[in-house]
Amino acid sequence: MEAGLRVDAQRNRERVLVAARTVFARQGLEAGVDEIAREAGVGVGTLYRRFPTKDDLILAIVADGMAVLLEEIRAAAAIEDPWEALETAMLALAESMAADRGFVDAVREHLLTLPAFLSLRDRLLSAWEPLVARGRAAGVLRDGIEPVDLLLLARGVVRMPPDRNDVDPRLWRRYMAIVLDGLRAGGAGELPLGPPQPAR
Amino acid sequence: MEAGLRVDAQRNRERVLVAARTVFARQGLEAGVDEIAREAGVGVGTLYRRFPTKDDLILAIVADGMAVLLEEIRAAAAIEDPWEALETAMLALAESMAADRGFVDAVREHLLTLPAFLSLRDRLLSAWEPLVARGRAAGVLRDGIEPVDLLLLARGVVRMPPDRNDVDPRLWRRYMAIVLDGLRAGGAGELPLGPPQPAR
DNA sequence: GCAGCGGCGGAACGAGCGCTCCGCTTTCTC
DNA sequence: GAGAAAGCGGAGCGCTCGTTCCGCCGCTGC
Repeated sequence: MEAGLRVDAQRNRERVLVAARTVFARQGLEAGVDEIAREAGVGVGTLYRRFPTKDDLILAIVADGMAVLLEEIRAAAAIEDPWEALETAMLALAESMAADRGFVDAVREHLLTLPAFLSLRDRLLSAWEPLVARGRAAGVLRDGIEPVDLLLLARGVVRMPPDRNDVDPRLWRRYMAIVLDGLRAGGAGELPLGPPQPAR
Repeated sequence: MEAGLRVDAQRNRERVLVAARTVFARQGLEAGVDEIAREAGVGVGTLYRRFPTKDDLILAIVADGMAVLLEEIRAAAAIEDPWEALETAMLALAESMAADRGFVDAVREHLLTLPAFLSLRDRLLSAWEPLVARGRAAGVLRDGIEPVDLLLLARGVVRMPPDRNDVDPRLWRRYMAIVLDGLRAGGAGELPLGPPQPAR
């Protein structure tokens, strides 16, 4: 809801957002701007008046999805068992990427590199803090794991299955199970290297 | 060494291969054909006479790299301890992808989808068979793991770190340690779903 | 109901890609 | 050494993108 817009402009803005959400989810961020405009039933000019750059549009969409995801992570943090809380949050993060190809792309290409997306990334990492702290305190989470590690692990897991149509879209769960086992504190030795530094 | 070529053509063919290896390793498969030709000191026409398609060039390069990798995996298979053998092979696979961005791209976009690369993929998966069988028999490898799972896991792990210049290029080892622990047989439960079917 | 301005659509532009084409050069054969 | 054949370079084609531009349309406020 942007104030001061004519009613038709307001309506078109909304249509573009809906269309972008659909198309990005289906095809990832490489989807063409023309296709989004077609899906929205508007011209590309209209789209560009509201979102001067494709990245601006992506930011709007990703910010929306992020709000939902943050809520899920906060809900997971309310679970009593520290490990179950972590597991639930990891599955929510992975699920939101698996269900939305645009979100996966955004994590690698935008969240992790573009300054404009910095605050989104920070909010996501902050949401993980209490979960990680609690898991560490309870001795269920492997030593040395930081929120950013979980973000990178989840993204990597979601992208593991080949993206062919004949592959079960839930296959990432197979690999998530392996990673989650590897994340549990146990006989495992110390991890090599530290977590990556945040982008400047 | 292609027979029946004029000596200058032979020399240029070799130069193109060397240049392609360098450029693909540095920039991944999205690197432009023009850049390879420039690096090789030839025109694009020359390149295209020898390799009618960019994919033909990629195939030649990847086949070379694959030969080296297969040798390393076979060497790992000779290690007595079954788990150490698996671990060594996984590290070799990941290392060859980490050192060569073109190789990572090839695994996802070509090895796993294009029919022309089918025999390369089959050879890679076959090389894993004895390692996996031995690990299973010895009870050190988690139940249900297939060679293709290891390929997908290794590729996913290599791509986990953000690809920024200020990130330690060995960071993938951090995540590989987690995955390897998850792959060990242990108290862990059964994996959900089966391995993906091969591309038709 | 009308003036005027915000909004509209989509043709077109420029950059980047894989790839082709063709006039010229180099090598090979005898 | 000369003729033929093979090879060469790189301008340019056709395509796909993100983005811009501009003549027309239709809300809005009076």
